[in-house]
Amino acid sequence: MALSDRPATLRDVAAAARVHPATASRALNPGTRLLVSEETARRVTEAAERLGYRPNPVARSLRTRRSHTVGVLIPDLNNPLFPPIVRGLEDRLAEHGYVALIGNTDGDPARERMVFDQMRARLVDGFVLATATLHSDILDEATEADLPVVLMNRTAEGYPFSSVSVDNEQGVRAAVAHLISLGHTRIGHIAGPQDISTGLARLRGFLDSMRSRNLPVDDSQVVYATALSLAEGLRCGRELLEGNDELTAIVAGNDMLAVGCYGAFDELGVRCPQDVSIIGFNDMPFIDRLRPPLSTVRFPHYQLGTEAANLLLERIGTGGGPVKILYLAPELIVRGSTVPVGPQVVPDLAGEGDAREPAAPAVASAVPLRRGQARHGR
Amino acid sequence: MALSDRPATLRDVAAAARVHPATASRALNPGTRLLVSEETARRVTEAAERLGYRPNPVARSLRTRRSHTVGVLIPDLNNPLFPPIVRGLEDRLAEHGYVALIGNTDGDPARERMVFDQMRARLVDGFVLATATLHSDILDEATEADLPVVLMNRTAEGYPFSSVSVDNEQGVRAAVAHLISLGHTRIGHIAGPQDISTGLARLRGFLDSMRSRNLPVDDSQVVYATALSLAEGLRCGRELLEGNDELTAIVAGNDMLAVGCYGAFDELGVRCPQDVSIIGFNDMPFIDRLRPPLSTVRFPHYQLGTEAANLLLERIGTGGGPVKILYLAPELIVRGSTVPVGPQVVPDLAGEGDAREPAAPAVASAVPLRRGQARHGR
DNA sequence: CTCTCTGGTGCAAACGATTGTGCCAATTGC
DNA sequence: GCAATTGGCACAATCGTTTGCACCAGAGAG
Repeated sequence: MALSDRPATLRDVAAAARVHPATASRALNPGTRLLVSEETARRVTEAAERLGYRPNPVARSLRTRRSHTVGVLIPDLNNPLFPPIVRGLEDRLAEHGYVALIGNTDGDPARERMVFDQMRARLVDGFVLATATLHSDILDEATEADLPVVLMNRTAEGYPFSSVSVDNEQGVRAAVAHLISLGHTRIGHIAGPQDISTGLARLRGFLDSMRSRNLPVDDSQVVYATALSLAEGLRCGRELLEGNDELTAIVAGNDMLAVGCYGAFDELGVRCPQDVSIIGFNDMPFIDRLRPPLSTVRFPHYQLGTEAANLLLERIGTGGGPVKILYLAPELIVRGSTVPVGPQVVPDLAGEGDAREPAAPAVASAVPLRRGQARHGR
Repeated sequence: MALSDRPATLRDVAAAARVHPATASRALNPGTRLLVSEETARRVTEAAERLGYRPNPVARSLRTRRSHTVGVLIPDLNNPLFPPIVRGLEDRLAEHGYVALIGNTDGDPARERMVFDQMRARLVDGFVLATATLHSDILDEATEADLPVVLMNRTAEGYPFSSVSVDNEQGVRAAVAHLISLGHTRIGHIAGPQDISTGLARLRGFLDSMRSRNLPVDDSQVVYATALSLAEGLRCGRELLEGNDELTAIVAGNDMLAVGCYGAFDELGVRCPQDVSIIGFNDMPFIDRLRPPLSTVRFPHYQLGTEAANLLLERIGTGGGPVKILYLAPELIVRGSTVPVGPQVVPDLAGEGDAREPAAPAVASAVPLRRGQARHGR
């Protein structure tokens, strides 16, 4: 290991192996290794090793116009849902020598635009967008420029992008079915923003389920959040409860909205779950330790990330290929926030005390909705 | 706005303005603008505008050996503490045209090394390390190479790096004082890893406070976590409670450990806070909604990020200057997890009012006590 | 009227890699 | 034994910028 001020360059390696830099380059690159003789390849590799040569990614990017970097846009990194997803993404990408540039946009289109442009300028090889709205100029632009893009968690019909997300309608149907099985009939919904696929699909799932059970839904039973935030959850929860005396259960558009809703319960002196049951969506980390532990719809976070990575790698690799729409199956997680309707004693809820029950609050019953995991393709 | 397949390059701008590319470069760069005449500068700027010219950061990096990029190493992105910090960091950096590369290391030195090298290869202009251990070869290397580095949340004495962190000892002293004021005397501590400044300082704060109140601390009262994780919190909580019948309060090394400890409470049938009070450290998001809401020590997360950014920008800008050690003041946040010692009614837990027995743990530990758990490093 | 400055530009060489093209030998085929 | 093929390598251009240096015109000084 020779020491020098400046890191070894390809010329250095070439010189050490007494070949031309071009030859050294070919010898070192897997794709072109077969263009040089066995013997020189060995000599070059050995020299590179000895000098501790590390190719300069910047120079390489400049020449090849690819960076082995992908841009990942996250709507809200403060939402604990995303870290595990990102982790899956990074792990999978790393296996293929890619690194992820994380950018959070706070749901702000201007900010998203900025980050997106920044990343394009840095020659990212593709994008994973968890920020997609149903129509967005970023998607238009990406389509036109034929950028490799994968949508994650959210979808956007009409764009030629692969996507991986949860079967939202199915998840919400399971949630509603669960509440109905507990005797609830007056069920409200805090809908996520309707320009986001998850907001739309979950609302649709809610309305479908109710309708198919012949449970009427009037306007006061659905309020629309403008963002998937605690603050909006608080506001919508307040509105829903104040406009609707008889509500006994709430389906929230996601966990953040549900948690926000907890605040509304506190404010209005509504006890959860005795007075009102609530169920969320996402099963984000720590949600099982809330007061009360939130019933919710789970999907495999980490895998969402790895699958998104897979789809993007496919796209980057082949350039073409079929557009794949991948759904992961949701799973209903029943915890303490949903109980049978009507006057009742809730023995265990109150009790941090009831620890003799074998099932600690953190342990939930998992009801699988679908067989087998989602699969690629088709 | 001229449309072409490929984005406008500096040559294009130069051609459009009928000057040499070099001149165009000078005209466009604030630092060298005064080298060209007013008139040409205007012409070039106008042409650049018209062509929608965006300088290619890759090419620029190659030439200037700086990337306007900083590497940020986070020990665990799943910890909700970090997103707000990172956000502060990014916001402040963005104001100065820098972007942050986030890398999470999972507390794994190998992974940290990998990410670090990757980032160096990409010519980041500096590092913000939230992963520092008291001695690490990465810090050694950064020192030797004279890299601009700022330590965030953690410190490491003996290295010439600026840092911003919390006054951990003061925070823990406040926590202990709070517990003592509630009548607790048998107080345990779940110590963070002792090769990390926070673990060490908080333990020191704990021991100091106890000692200064003439409260003896024997070995069974302190257990050592090997990581700041839920799993370790669970394990240590279990060990602490099993080895110590009379414990009435726990000071956890951070919030994650405290939450893990909640799991141990459930397992062992210990009620919190009736039987045992617990206090954490960090006041991470959502911790106020746990069951029970966790008392903890808060510090301003976002500001930790912005201050780290400030320090790094200083360092990058001037290259030299004094090394600054910045502490943010902690603040005690009292919530539901800490109550006065002894038999008591916890009012809002209806139906459990008769639970006043001071915690005779169902399981009497026959397991001999073990002193400090294995520690990292040295 | 010549000489010396000095703004203002152009020229060309970097930065560190990849890659199309062409040359030289050695091998093969007849 | 000679022509055609081909494997292996070197040459040089290129990616898009920045920057040291040289050059040139005009201004001011003597």
